[in-house]
Amino acid sequence: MSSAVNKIDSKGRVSIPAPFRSVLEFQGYPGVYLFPSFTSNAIDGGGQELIDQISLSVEKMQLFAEETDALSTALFSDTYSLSYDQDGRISLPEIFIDHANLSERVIFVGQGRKFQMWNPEDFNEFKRDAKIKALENRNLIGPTHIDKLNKEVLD
Amino acid sequence: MSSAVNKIDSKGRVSIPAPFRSVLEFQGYPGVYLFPSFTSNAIDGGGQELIDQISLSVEKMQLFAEETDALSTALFSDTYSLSYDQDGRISLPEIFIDHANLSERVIFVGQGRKFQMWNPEDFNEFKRDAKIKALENRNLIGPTHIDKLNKEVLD
DNA sequence: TTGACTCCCATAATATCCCATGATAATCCA
DNA sequence: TGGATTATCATGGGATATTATGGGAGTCAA
Repeated sequence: MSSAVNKIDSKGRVSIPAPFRSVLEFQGYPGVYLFPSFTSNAIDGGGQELIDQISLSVEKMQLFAEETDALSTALFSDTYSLSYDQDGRISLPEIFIDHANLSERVIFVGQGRKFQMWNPEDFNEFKRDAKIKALENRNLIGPTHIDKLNKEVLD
Repeated sequence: MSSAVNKIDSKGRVSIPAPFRSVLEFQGYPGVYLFPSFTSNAIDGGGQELIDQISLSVEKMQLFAEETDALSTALFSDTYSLSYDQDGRISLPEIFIDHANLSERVIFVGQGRKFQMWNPEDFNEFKRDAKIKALENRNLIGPTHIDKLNKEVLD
Protein backbone atom coordinates (compact mmCIF):
# COMPACT_ATOMS: atom_id res chain seq x y z
CA MET A 1 0.00 0.00 0.00
CA SER A 2 0.92 3.67 -0.33
CA SER A 3 3.15 5.25 -2.90
CA ALA A 4 6.22 7.46 -2.97
CA VAL A 5 8.08 9.41 -5.61
CA ASN A 6 11.87 9.25 -5.59
CA LYS A 7 14.54 10.79 -7.73
CA ILE A 8 16.91 9.08 -10.12
CA ASP A 9 20.25 10.80 -9.59
CA SER A 10 22.94 11.63 -12.10
CA LYS A 11 24.57 8.24 -11.58
CA GLY A 12 21.34 6.42 -12.30
CA ARG A 13 20.74 5.46 -8.69
CA VAL A 14 17.37 5.50 -6.97
CA SER A 15 16.41 4.95 -3.35
CA ILE A 16 13.98 2.19 -2.57
CA PRO A 17 11.55 3.87 -0.15
CA ALA A 18 12.30 2.85 3.41
CA PRO A 19 8.91 1.24 4.12
CA PHE A 20 9.39 -1.04 1.12
CA ARG A 21 12.89 -1.96 2.23
CA SER A 22 11.72 -3.13 5.61
CA VAL A 23 9.26 -5.48 3.94
CA LEU A 24 11.97 -6.82 1.65
CA GLU A 25 14.43 -7.34 4.46
CA PHE A 26 11.78 -9.09 6.46
CA GLN A 27 11.54 -11.59 3.59
CA GLY A 28 15.16 -12.55 3.89
CA TYR A 29 17.67 -10.61 1.88
CA PRO A 30 18.57 -6.95 1.46
CA GLY A 31 17.66 -6.59 -2.19
CA VAL A 32 14.86 -6.67 -4.74
CA TYR A 33 13.81 -8.77 -7.67
CA LEU A 34 12.70 -6.68 -10.59
CA PHE A 35 11.13 -7.56 -13.92
CA PRO A 36 9.17 -5.68 -16.55
CA SER A 37 5.42 -5.86 -16.12
CA PHE A 38 3.56 -7.74 -18.85
CA THR A 39 0.53 -5.60 -18.81
CA SER A 40 1.88 -2.09 -18.51
CA ASN A 41 4.90 0.11 -18.88
CA ALA A 42 5.92 -0.50 -15.32
CA ILE A 43 8.45 -2.53 -13.41
CA ASP A 44 7.28 -5.18 -11.01
CA GLY A 45 9.33 -5.65 -7.89
CA GLY A 46 9.30 -7.79 -4.83
CA GLY A 47 11.27 -9.94 -2.46
CA GLN A 48 12.01 -13.60 -2.18
CA GLU A 49 8.34 -14.44 -1.64
CA LEU A 50 7.32 -13.00 -4.98
CA ILE A 51 9.90 -15.05 -6.87
CA ASP A 52 9.00 -18.21 -5.00
CA GLN A 53 5.38 -17.67 -5.79
CA ILE A 54 6.03 -17.13 -9.48
CA SER A 55 8.24 -20.18 -9.87
CA LEU A 56 5.67 -22.23 -8.05
CA SER A 57 2.85 -21.27 -10.34
CA VAL A 58 5.05 -21.93 -13.35
CA GLU A 59 5.89 -25.39 -12.07
CA LYS A 60 2.25 -26.16 -11.53
CA MET A 61 1.74 -25.81 -15.25
CA GLN A 62 4.18 -28.59 -15.99
CA LEU A 63 1.61 -30.57 -17.90
CA PHE A 64 2.30 -28.36 -20.83
CA ALA A 65 6.02 -28.70 -20.74
CA GLU A 66 6.89 -26.78 -23.87
CA GLU A 67 4.78 -23.83 -22.98
CA THR A 68 6.14 -23.87 -19.47
CA ASP A 69 9.67 -23.58 -20.77
CA ALA A 70 8.72 -20.70 -22.95
CA LEU A 71 6.86 -19.06 -20.15
CA SER A 72 9.55 -19.36 -17.54
CA THR A 73 12.07 -18.12 -20.07
CA ALA A 74 9.88 -15.15 -20.75
CA LEU A 75 9.31 -14.56 -17.07
CA PHE A 76 12.80 -14.93 -15.77
CA SER A 77 15.03 -13.78 -18.56
CA ASP A 78 14.40 -10.15 -17.76
CA THR A 79 14.32 -10.64 -14.03
CA TYR A 80 17.13 -9.00 -12.12
CA SER A 81 18.14 -9.53 -8.56
CA LEU A 82 19.52 -6.26 -7.32
CA SER A 83 20.97 -5.78 -3.88
CA TYR A 84 20.90 -2.22 -2.71
CA ASP A 85 23.74 -0.35 -1.09
CA GLN A 86 23.88 0.74 2.53
CA ASP A 87 21.83 3.80 1.69
CA GLY A 88 19.08 1.66 0.19
CA ARG A 89 19.80 2.58 -3.42
CA ILE A 90 19.89 0.48 -6.57
CA SER A 91 20.98 1.41 -10.04
CA LEU A 92 18.46 0.49 -12.67
CA PRO A 93 19.44 -1.65 -15.66
CA GLU A 94 18.84 0.09 -18.95
CA ILE A 95 16.12 -2.32 -19.95
CA PHE A 96 13.94 -1.05 -17.11
CA ILE A 97 14.59 2.56 -17.90
CA ASP A 98 13.38 1.84 -21.42
CA HIS A 99 10.45 -0.35 -20.55
CA ALA A 100 9.01 2.04 -17.98
CA ASN A 101 9.94 5.17 -19.84
CA LEU A 102 11.84 6.56 -16.84
CA SER A 103 13.79 9.75 -16.69
CA GLU A 104 14.01 11.91 -13.59
CA ARG A 105 11.59 10.45 -11.13
CA VAL A 106 10.02 7.12 -10.29
CA ILE A 107 6.89 6.43 -8.31
CA PHE A 108 6.87 3.32 -6.18
CA VAL A 109 3.37 1.89 -5.81
CA GLY A 110 2.80 -0.67 -3.10
CA GLN A 111 0.60 -3.68 -3.82
CA GLY A 112 0.73 -5.86 -0.76
CA ARG A 113 3.55 -8.31 -1.20
CA LYS A 114 4.86 -6.66 -4.32
CA PHE A 115 5.21 -3.20 -5.74
CA GLN A 116 5.48 -1.41 -9.07
CA MET A 117 7.73 1.32 -10.34
CA TRP A 118 6.29 3.81 -12.82
CA ASN A 119 7.06 6.99 -14.56
CA PRO A 120 4.92 9.26 -12.36
CA GLU A 121 3.06 10.85 -15.24
CA ASP A 122 2.28 7.51 -16.80
CA PHE A 123 0.96 6.29 -13.51
CA ASN A 124 -1.33 9.25 -13.10
CA GLU A 125 -2.75 8.56 -16.49
CA PHE A 126 -3.18 4.91 -15.61
CA LYS A 127 -4.94 5.84 -12.41
CA ARG A 128 -7.27 8.21 -14.19
CA ASP A 129 -8.16 5.63 -16.80
CA ALA A 130 -8.82 2.97 -14.21
CA LYS A 131 -11.26 5.22 -12.41
CA ILE A 132 -13.00 6.29 -15.57
CA LYS A 133 -13.49 2.70 -16.65
CA ALA A 134 -14.88 1.84 -13.28
CA LEU A 135 -17.31 4.72 -13.43
CA GLU A 136 -18.44 3.91 -16.93
CA ASN A 137 -19.13 0.43 -15.78
CA ARG A 138 -21.14 1.59 -12.85
CA ASN A 139 -23.14 3.69 -15.23
CA LEU A 140 -24.09 0.58 -17.20
CA ILE A 141 -25.40 -1.12 -14.11
CA GLY A 142 -27.49 1.71 -12.83
CA PRO A 143 -27.79 5.32 -13.96
CA THR A 144 -25.83 7.66 -11.73
CA HIS A 145 -24.84 11.25 -11.98
CA ILE A 146 -21.77 10.34 -13.92
CA ASP A 147 -20.73 13.87 -14.69
CA LYS A 148 -20.68 14.76 -11.07
CA LEU A 149 -18.85 11.60 -10.14
CA ASN A 150 -16.32 12.12 -12.86
CA LYS A 151 -15.61 15.52 -11.60
CA GLU A 152 -15.17 14.34 -8.04
CA VAL A 153 -12.93 11.46 -8.86
CA LEU A 154 -10.81 13.13 -11.48
CA ASP A 155 -10.00 16.22 -9.48
CA MET B 1 -21.11 9.00 16.78
CA SER B 2 -19.48 12.22 17.85
CA SER B 3 -17.07 14.49 16.12
CA ALA B 4 -14.06 16.47 17.23
CA VAL B 5 -11.96 19.28 15.84
CA ASN B 6 -8.22 18.94 16.30
CA LYS B 7 -5.31 21.09 15.36
CA ILE B 8 -2.60 20.39 12.83
CA ASP B 9 0.57 21.60 14.50
CA SER B 10 3.60 23.25 12.97
CA LYS B 11 5.20 19.89 12.30
CA GLY B 12 2.15 18.63 10.42
CA ARG B 13 1.01 16.34 13.21
CA VAL B 14 -2.58 15.81 14.29
CA SER B 15 -4.02 13.87 17.19
CA ILE B 16 -6.47 11.12 16.42
CA PRO B 17 -9.22 11.75 18.97
CA ALA B 18 -8.97 9.28 21.81
CA PRO B 19 -12.43 7.71 21.31
CA PHE B 20 -11.48 6.88 17.72
CA ARG B 21 -8.20 5.39 18.80
CA SER B 22 -9.85 2.93 21.12
CA VAL B 23 -12.04 1.71 18.26
CA LEU B 24 -8.98 1.30 16.04
CA GLU B 25 -6.98 -0.53 18.65
CA PHE B 26 -9.91 -2.82 19.22
CA GLN B 27 -9.63 -3.79 15.55
CA GLY B 28 -6.10 -4.99 16.00
CA TYR B 29 -3.28 -2.55 15.48
CA PRO B 30 -2.33 0.88 16.77
CA GLY B 31 -2.74 2.79 13.55
CA VAL B 32 -5.16 3.93 10.87
CA TYR B 33 -5.76 3.30 7.22
CA LEU B 34 -6.49 6.47 5.33
CA PHE B 35 -7.55 7.16 1.77
CA PRO B 36 -9.18 10.01 -0.12
CA SER B 37 -12.94 9.75 -0.27
CA PHE B 38 -14.38 9.05 -3.73
CA THR B 39 -17.34 11.29 -3.33
CA SER B 40 -16.12 14.29 -1.38
CA ASN B 41 -13.11 16.33 -0.39
CA ALA B 42 -12.66 14.30 2.74
CA ILE B 43 -10.39 11.57 3.98
CA ASP B 44 -11.83 8.23 4.94
CA GLY B 45 -10.20 6.50 7.86
CA GLY B 46 -10.58 3.27 9.70
CA GLY B 47 -9.02 0.01 10.73
CA GLN B 48 -8.46 -3.23 8.89
CA GLU B 49 -12.18 -3.60 8.27
CA LEU B 50 -12.17 -0.52 6.12
CA ILE B 51 -9.60 -2.02 3.75
CA ASP B 52 -11.62 -5.16 3.37
CA GLN B 53 -14.58 -3.00 2.52
CA ILE B 54 -12.70 -1.27 -0.29
CA SER B 55 -11.64 -4.51 -1.92
CA LEU B 56 -15.19 -5.70 -1.63
CA SER B 57 -16.69 -2.70 -3.34
CA VAL B 58 -14.13 -2.99 -6.12
CA GLU B 59 -15.16 -6.56 -6.70
CA LYS B 60 -18.83 -5.64 -6.62
CA MET B 61 -18.34 -3.41 -9.62
CA GLN B 62 -18.10 -6.50 -11.78
CA LEU B 63 -15.36 -5.27 -14.01
CA PHE B 64 -13.12 -7.39 -16.14
CA ALA B 65 -10.20 -8.90 -14.29
CA GLU B 66 -7.65 -6.42 -15.61
CA GLU B 67 -9.92 -3.53 -14.80
CA THR B 68 -10.36 -4.78 -11.27
CA ASP B 69 -6.60 -5.02 -10.86
CA ALA B 70 -6.11 -1.59 -12.30
CA LEU B 71 -8.71 -0.03 -10.08
CA SER B 72 -7.37 -1.59 -6.91
CA THR B 73 -3.85 -0.53 -7.85
CA ALA B 74 -5.14 2.98 -8.36
CA LEU B 75 -7.03 3.03 -5.10
CA PHE B 76 -4.38 1.39 -2.98
CA SER B 77 -1.73 3.74 -4.24
CA ASP B 78 -3.55 6.49 -2.39
CA THR B 79 -4.17 4.40 0.69
CA TYR B 80 -1.77 4.79 3.58
CA SER B 81 -1.35 2.76 6.70
CA LEU B 82 -0.17 5.15 9.37
CA SER B 83 0.76 4.11 12.86
CA TYR B 84 0.45 6.86 15.40
CA ASP B 85 2.99 7.75 18.05
CA GLN B 86 2.61 7.27 21.75
CA ASP B 87 0.65 10.49 21.99
CA GLY B 88 -1.81 9.28 19.38
CA ARG B 89 -0.63 11.58 16.63
CA ILE B 90 -0.02 10.97 12.95
CA SER B 91 1.53 13.19 10.32
CA LEU B 92 -0.57 13.51 7.21
CA PRO B 93 0.87 12.73 3.77
CA GLU B 94 0.69 15.66 1.43
CA ILE B 95 -1.85 14.01 -0.81
CA PHE B 96 -4.40 14.15 1.99
CA ILE B 97 -3.67 17.75 2.82
CA ASP B 98 -4.38 18.55 -0.82
CA HIS B 99 -7.39 16.36 -1.32
CA ALA B 100 -9.21 17.55 1.79
CA ASN B 101 -8.02 21.12 1.52
CA LEU B 102 -6.60 21.08 5.05
CA SER B 103 -4.70 23.81 6.76
CA GLU B 104 -5.01 24.52 10.47
CA ARG B 105 -7.73 22.30 11.76
CA VAL B 106 -9.38 18.99 10.96
CA ILE B 107 -12.74 17.73 12.03
CA PHE B 108 -13.05 14.03 12.72
CA VAL B 109 -16.56 12.77 12.03
CA GLY B 110 -17.44 9.36 13.35
CA GLN B 111 -19.47 7.03 11.14
CA GLY B 112 -19.73 3.81 13.08
CA ARG B 113 -16.75 1.68 12.29
CA LYS B 114 -15.11 4.28 10.13
CA PHE B 115 -14.67 8.01 10.23
CA GLN B 116 -13.97 10.96 7.98
CA MET B 117 -11.58 13.85 8.25
CA TRP B 118 -12.68 17.20 6.81
CA ASN B 119 -11.68 20.77 6.64
CA PRO B 120 -14.17 22.08 9.22
CA GLU B 121 -15.58 24.77 6.95
CA ASP B 122 -16.05 22.38 4.07
CA PHE B 123 -17.82 20.00 6.37
CA ASN B 124 -20.25 22.66 7.52
CA GLU B 125 -21.04 23.49 3.97
CA PHE B 126 -21.52 19.83 3.17
CA LYS B 127 -23.83 19.45 6.11
CA ARG B 128 -25.85 22.47 5.06
CA ASP B 129 -26.24 21.14 1.53
CA ALA B 130 -27.25 17.74 2.80
CA LYS B 131 -29.95 19.27 4.92
CA ILE B 132 -31.25 21.37 2.10
CA LYS B 133 -31.45 18.32 -0.11
CA ALA B 134 -33.28 16.44 2.56
CA LEU B 135 -35.73 19.27 2.85
CA GLU B 136 -36.25 19.50 -0.87
CA ASN B 137 -37.01 15.82 -0.95
CA ARG B 138 -39.51 16.20 1.78
CA ASN B 139 -41.08 18.95 -0.22
CA LEU B 140 -41.56 16.61 -3.14
CA ILE B 141 -43.41 14.19 -0.98
CA GLY B 142 -45.70 16.68 0.60
CA PRO B 143 -45.66 20.45 0.66
CA THR B 144 -44.15 21.85 3.81
CA HIS B 145 -43.11 25.25 4.89
CA ILE B 146 -39.71 24.78 3.43
CA ASP B 147 -38.54 28.32 3.94
CA LYS B 148 -39.32 28.19 7.57
CA LEU B 149 -37.67 24.83 7.94
CA ASN B 150 -34.62 25.99 6.10
CA LYS B 151 -34.28 28.86 8.41
CA GLU B 152 -34.64 26.67 11.48
CA VAL B 153 -32.17 24.08 10.36
CA LEU B 154 -29.55 26.36 9.00
CA ASP B 155 -29.35 28.64 11.98
C1' DT C 1 42.52 6.12 -19.79
C1' DT C 2 37.54 6.10 -19.57
C1' DG C 3 33.28 4.73 -18.05
C1' DA C 4 30.37 1.97 -14.94
C1' DC C 5 29.82 0.62 -10.51
C1' DT C 6 30.88 0.50 -5.36
C1' DC C 7 31.77 2.14 -0.94
C1' DC C 8 31.85 5.92 2.08
C1' DC C 9 30.72 10.35 3.97
C1' DA C 10 28.08 14.96 4.25
C1' DT C 11 23.87 17.30 4.59
C1' DA C 12 19.23 18.94 4.72
C1' DA C 13 14.75 17.74 5.47
C1' DT C 14 11.67 15.09 7.78
C1' DA C 15 9.85 11.94 11.18
C1' DT C 16 9.90 10.13 15.68
C1' DC C 17 10.76 9.96 20.65
C1' DC C 18 10.19 11.97 24.95
C1' DC C 19 8.80 15.21 28.25
C1' DA C 20 6.15 19.47 29.82
C1' DT C 21 1.94 22.03 30.27
C1' DG C 22 -2.75 23.47 30.60
C1' DA C 23 -7.34 22.12 30.11
C1' DT C 24 -11.06 19.23 30.86
C1' DA C 25 -13.25 15.25 32.65
C1' DA C 26 -13.52 11.56 36.10
C1' DT C 27 -13.01 10.01 40.71
C1' DC C 28 -12.85 10.15 45.47
C1' DC C 29 -13.85 11.28 50.07
C1' DA C 30 -14.99 13.83 54.40
C1' DT D 1 -22.76 17.07 48.04
C1' DG D 2 -19.25 19.78 46.89
C1' DG D 3 -14.62 20.54 46.79
C1' DA D 4 -10.23 18.56 46.12
C1' DT D 5 -7.31 15.15 44.05
C1' DT D 6 -6.34 12.23 39.93
C1' DA D 7 -6.63 10.73 35.26
C1' DT D 8 -6.93 11.70 30.51
C1' DC D 9 -6.19 14.35 26.62
C1' DA D 10 -4.65 17.71 23.07
C1' DT D 11 -0.84 20.44 22.12
C1' DG D 12 3.90 22.53 22.16
C1' DG D 13 8.65 21.94 21.66
C1' DG D 14 13.56 20.09 22.37
C1' DA D 15 16.42 16.34 21.22
C1' DT D 16 17.42 12.47 18.39
C1' DA D 17 16.98 9.22 14.51
C1' DT D 18 15.85 8.20 9.88
C1' DT D 19 15.71 9.14 5.15
C1' DA D 20 16.61 10.80 0.48
C1' DT D 21 20.03 12.73 -2.07
C1' DG D 22 24.56 14.73 -3.63
C1' DG D 23 29.20 13.95 -4.40
C1' DG D 24 34.30 12.26 -3.56
C1' DA D 25 37.32 8.53 -3.99
C1' DG D 26 38.50 3.74 -4.97
C1' DT D 27 37.94 -0.64 -7.89
C1' DC D 28 37.62 -3.19 -11.91
C1' DA D 29 37.35 -4.23 -16.69
C1' DA D 30 37.57 -3.08 -21.55
